[in-house]
Amino acid sequence: MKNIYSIGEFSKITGLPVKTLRFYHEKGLLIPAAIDASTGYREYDDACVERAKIIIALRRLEFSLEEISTILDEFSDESDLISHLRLRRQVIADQIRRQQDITKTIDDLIKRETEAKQLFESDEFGVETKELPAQLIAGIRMTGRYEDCGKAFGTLGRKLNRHISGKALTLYYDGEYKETDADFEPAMPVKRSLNIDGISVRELPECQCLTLMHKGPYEELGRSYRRLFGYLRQRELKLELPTREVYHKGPGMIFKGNPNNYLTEIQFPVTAS
Amino acid sequence: MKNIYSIGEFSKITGLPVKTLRFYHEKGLLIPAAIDASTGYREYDDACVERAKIIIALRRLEFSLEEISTILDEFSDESDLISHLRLRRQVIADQIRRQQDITKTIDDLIKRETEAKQLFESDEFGVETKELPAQLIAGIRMTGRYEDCGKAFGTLGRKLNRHISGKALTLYYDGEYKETDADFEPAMPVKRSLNIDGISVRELPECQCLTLMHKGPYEELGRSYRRLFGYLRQRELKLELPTREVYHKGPGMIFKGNPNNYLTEIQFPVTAS
DNA sequence: GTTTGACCCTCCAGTTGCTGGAGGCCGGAG
DNA sequence: CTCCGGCCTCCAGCAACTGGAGGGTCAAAC
Repeated sequence: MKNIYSIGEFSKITGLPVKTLRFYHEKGLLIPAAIDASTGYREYDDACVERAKIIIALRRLEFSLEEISTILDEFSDESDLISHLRLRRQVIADQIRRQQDITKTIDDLIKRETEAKQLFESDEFGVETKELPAQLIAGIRMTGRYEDCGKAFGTLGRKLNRHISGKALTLYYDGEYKETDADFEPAMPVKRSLNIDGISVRELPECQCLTLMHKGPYEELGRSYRRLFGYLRQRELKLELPTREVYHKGPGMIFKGNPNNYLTEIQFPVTAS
Repeated sequence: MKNIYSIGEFSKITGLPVKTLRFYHEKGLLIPAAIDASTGYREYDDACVERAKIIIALRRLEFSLEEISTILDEFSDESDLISHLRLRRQVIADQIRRQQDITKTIDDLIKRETEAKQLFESDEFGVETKELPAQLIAGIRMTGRYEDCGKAFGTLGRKLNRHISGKALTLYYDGEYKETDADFEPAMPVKRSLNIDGISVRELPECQCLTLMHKGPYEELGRSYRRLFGYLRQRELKLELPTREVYHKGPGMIFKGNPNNYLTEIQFPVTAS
């Protein structure tokens, strides 16, 4: 007994939309058993059902129609397509890796923003004393103008990429403000020690320090520095270089953002004098 | 000082191909600063470079051009697009899950085929004695014809899906061959106990058994069964029901394959009589 | 006998994010 | 004078469909 099905019936059997069946016919992937000469109606049979099942199974593995065509032309057993499967597996593994990278980047962005928002909404900031833990960092020490650190952070971001484990910071080796010959080091916290050209990776020792959160554009950092120096003199503490700036919120990976919302933590390592 | 760049220069600066820049212009995503009225040449400036950088960053996160358009229209800080990021994250997480499913399926297929191939290439098979470990299975007991077990395996595959942990098997509760009223149970090994309508999940106890690997189509199983029964009589062992058939290679998820290559292991639980 | 409604046909356009090519303009170098 | 490089526009095509227009076919109801 030979069953024949109209395209609508066949669609219900296979679960493939009618449009798709016509498309597969046009592509030569799934050709009806016959075509009624007078009406032009497609007629499918049970062999087509089998073929459709194979197509569906391979489509679920996200093979392209082209690949499915060759597979159907050349093979009749699963052991024949092991190499195809391996290839496919590889491609999908790559996609997964790429997407995991994206997920991580997005998570970092979200985390950074929510943390910054919380900080921002907390009360006004004052000078505080903090015990900073030791921290592994990767930095690029340079002399020149402060504006150049943007490029350095770009380099660090590109080269360290997935190894970054915290917020960007800059170390300042001068005890004072310098316009042109400043000695400073843009840096990123990292998880593991790395060996990368032009980047120094080392541990920042733990230390006692004064910190002050600065809210607003970098041009106004002077005000916060003055507050810290005042505090320092009052308590008769001794400043240890380098000082640090930690960027809780600054120009982001995507937008420059509004400088009035920037949040920068200034850290002054100190010892009793 | 206002820099202006031709499309070629701009392409080098941003890394976006000229064609793409023209396309983005057409889409209204990245409109040149000016267009020379006489030549029609596009002229880009530094603001365009900034915008292009944002576009590139968002493209890396696989936002669609449409989404990027709205983001650029509406936002100027990363904290504004947190909801967009969350959405995107969700979408990507779904994709990853789907792809991991595919990877698993492919791995299973490859493993199954390579194992079957090894088995197949080993020497001729004889009756062996084996200690079968206890095994958790999910089965559908039924009476009828043997051919109906195909459907049952389909159901099992769909409903158990990712819980399946081994090769399909059938339990036979009759001590003899029956055409129509056979009492048997298609089943799948599973990892954990499950509660699914119409499927019985339970542990098959460990047992001592005779096994014989049958190579070829199911129609010829009788030959192997006779061998086993002969062995049984010779050793004066007692057969315990149900007997089992384990399908090392049969009609696959994709192809029916060649029945001459089918591999079926027949297992006869026995006790000393 | 006709009309209704379901079903089928073909052909064309649109989706996304580009890529490639044809055909043509313009300015400078050999 | 021709060639090359850079720019322009417009059209086609990729993958895998989806949607719609416009029209023929079939079975049953009125």
